[in-house]
Amino acid sequence: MTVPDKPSLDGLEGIWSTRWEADGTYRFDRAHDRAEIFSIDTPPPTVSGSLHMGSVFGYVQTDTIARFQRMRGRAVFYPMGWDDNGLPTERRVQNYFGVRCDPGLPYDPGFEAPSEPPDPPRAIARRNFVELCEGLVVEDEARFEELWRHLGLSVDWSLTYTTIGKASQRSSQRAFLRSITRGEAYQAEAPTLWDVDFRTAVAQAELEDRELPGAYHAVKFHRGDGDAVVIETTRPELLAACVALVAHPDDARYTDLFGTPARTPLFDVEVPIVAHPLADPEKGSGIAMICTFGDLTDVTWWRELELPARPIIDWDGRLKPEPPDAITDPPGRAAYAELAGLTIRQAQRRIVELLRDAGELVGDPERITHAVKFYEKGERPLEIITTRQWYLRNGGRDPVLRAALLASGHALAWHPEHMRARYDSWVEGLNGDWLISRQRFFGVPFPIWYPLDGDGAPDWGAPILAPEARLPVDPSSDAPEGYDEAQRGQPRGFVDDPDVMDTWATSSLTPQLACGWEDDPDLFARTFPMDLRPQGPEIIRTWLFDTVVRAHFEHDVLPWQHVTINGWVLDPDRKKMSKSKGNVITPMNLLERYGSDAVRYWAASGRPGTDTALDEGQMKIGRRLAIKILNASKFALGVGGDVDPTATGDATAPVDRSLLATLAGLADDVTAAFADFDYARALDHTERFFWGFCDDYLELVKQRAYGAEGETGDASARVTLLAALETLLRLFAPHLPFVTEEVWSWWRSGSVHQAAWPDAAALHAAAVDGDPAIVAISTEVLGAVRKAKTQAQRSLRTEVTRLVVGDAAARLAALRLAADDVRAAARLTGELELVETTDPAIEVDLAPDTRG
RNA sequence: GGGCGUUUAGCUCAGCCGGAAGAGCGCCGCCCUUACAAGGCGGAGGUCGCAGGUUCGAGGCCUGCAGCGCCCACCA
Repeated sequence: MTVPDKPSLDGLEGIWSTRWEADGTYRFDRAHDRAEIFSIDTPPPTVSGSLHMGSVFGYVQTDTIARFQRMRGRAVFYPMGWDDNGLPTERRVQNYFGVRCDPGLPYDPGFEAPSEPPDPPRAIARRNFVELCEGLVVEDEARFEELWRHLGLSVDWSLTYTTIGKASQRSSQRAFLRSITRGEAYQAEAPTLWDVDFRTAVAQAELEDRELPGAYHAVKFHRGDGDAVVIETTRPELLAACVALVAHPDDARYTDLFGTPARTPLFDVEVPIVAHPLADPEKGSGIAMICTFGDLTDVTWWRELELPARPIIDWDGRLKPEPPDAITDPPGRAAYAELAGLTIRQAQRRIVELLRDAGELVGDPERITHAVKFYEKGERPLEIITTRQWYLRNGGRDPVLRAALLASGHALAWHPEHMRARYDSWVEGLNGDWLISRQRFFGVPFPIWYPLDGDGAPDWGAPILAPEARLPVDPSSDAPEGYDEAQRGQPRGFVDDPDVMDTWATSSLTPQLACGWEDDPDLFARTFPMDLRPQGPEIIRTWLFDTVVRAHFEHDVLPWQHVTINGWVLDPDRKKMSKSKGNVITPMNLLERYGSDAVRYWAASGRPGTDTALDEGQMKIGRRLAIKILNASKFALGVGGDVDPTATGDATAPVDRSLLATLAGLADDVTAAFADFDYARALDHTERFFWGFCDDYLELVKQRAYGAEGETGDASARVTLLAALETLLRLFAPHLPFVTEEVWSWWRSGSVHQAAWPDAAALHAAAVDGDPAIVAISTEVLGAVRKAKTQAQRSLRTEVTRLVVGDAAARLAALRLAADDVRAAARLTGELELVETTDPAIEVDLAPDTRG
């Protein structure tokens, strides 16, 4: 046994993380049955950025659960994944190197990244771009791994996967091909939400609303009789795309007009006036123009009323160069020419001028603020553009599937329970299938080609699928079966599908990726379906839901039994942390300042699913707790010597058995809390007990443990001290892995993290007939003595000349069993008088003050 | 508009099944106590958001309202 003279927390992270790696402490041992394994579907962090305290928060909470399950005897399957696939990485590479991807350029094998980012960015070939992405993510991943190791995550680093890696590409492509075969994936040309800056379609799950200033413009439409119908619109620039006017069927102001034509101002195009219940009589003038497409309601009207399409917005967010065919009137074509090529903002400004000059605008625009749909990573409002895309069914237009997925959500065990409501409201609100194709570059390509006819036109309806044995394929450089590369782009040849999959189309397969689906059937059988999915609340609609969908299709099973949803980290002003607010503190900085155990203490104090303020005060407390563990351990080991902590048969003194009984109760509580995934409650119980143990029990038995009362009592105190210490270290180990391992290493063999979780039943047995009341009343008396000394402004060493305790008979009997320890701890030199009374009171007489 | 959560000491938060309001920080005071002065001991400090109700008894239950946060929604 080697106890340092001056125990310290400094440097424990480096020492122990290195040791754990060398010893394989957290290595998954697959030689267990499924029931003995606990598998965790860890969220793969997005590596193209920096880790923030929000990540630390959630990952620590999960790690405590992993450690508990490991000590409880499960073989814990705890891999880390890196999410390096997708748009965030593209953006980082663009900024970092000053490049942009131009798929039209040929690959340059000798390309080297510019040393300084050029402005404007340099255009490079797709393959060069992807290579830059692949290079940069490797660096990022190394940095992330270092932080996670420093934080003490008990991940098995030999199991790491990446979402852009070959295995992930293979699984993503395989799952997609099977979904085509089963009819779950399909291609359609349809109006889709489109980000004009990223130039890609986006899915419903990636939308967010933002409040934006706008204005109602009252615009006159003309009727044959010379009257005008005034509509109000926030999007006057779409006037040329107008296909109809619509009002509510019951709106008396317009019932006479239904079925009659009107003509657009400026462009003089005839449009019908139609009725539809979605038109809101309360809004504006009660009659609206339907365009191709101003919002999703336009799409609904267009579809349900079977209206023509008249698109004018191009994929780059500018008005198309040529007007719709419907504009035939020369002045109308001239008006459109004023707008062609302008951005949407420019076009809006210009058309308002034209309308005003033509006298078609009624009054001044009325300023309003309204919610507008954005891509969550985007900068300009989304447009709706008709494009050909791949979709995966998700219940958005299939009530049977939707009901099945809702049932899946209910079969899952949610922690906390109420988070299920978010899943329900998302699934119930789905308004279409999942759009999985993206017009981007760094992602998993669709393993698809299209045959070209004699004129070189693709047959979209007859895609050529890659065979599973060839996966992963890159259709932009691999040729399909039965074709030669030379036939690419030639009549009767083929073209590749140029799109990549939505990053969630890969991430939704993390259970399959981690568990070795098809690649390692033995591992898969032992780990899938998984036990736990931990994640944040903001990706219930994406990651969680999509994963349920994929597992439903591919395996007809829930991908996991339990899901834990962590809370947000708020800054001390209770605002959500974000970079733009400049309130991000780097995790490594805090880890170095307070120590990993202290930061973990803060994270593990946050209740499951509860938003928690970033509170350095909590970290200070955590640090103090860790230091206290060092010092209390040093004391216990100093007096306990080489006593075997498992020899609890020597614990014969009633006070000691009392302590063991309380400790057994603690083990019950902590085990129950952890089994219910409530790591915070577990920590709270252990911590509370530990401080009481230090302040009261240690003081109570200190003299006896030093050997002041003969050998029997001495041995009883020592074994109890060490048994309690040993148990407390194990109870703290999931939360404070470094300090507990450090102390464990002073006197025990192996790692505390591979030690067995405390056995409450064994502790109850060791306590025999231990009565918790003995420690309780002794503590109370000791407290009263301290209070008397403190209030007299005397040292705690001051002798007590007389101590009178008035209480009920049963409590006095309990106290009598601890009388010697109480005397010693109180420094009582005179009488201890026990007086039976119904009015409890404690009276303390101190020795005279002999100070100056 | 619908839903979920939340509201307890100056601050950050506990409070399990309804049974005498808690912790830490901060503040004030004291104590060098042979584990710990980067410590220890003690003290002050609360109308448990508001209004009703159930109950012998409510911070926990019921109803309504309000503030805050979030989720969802076809927002011209």
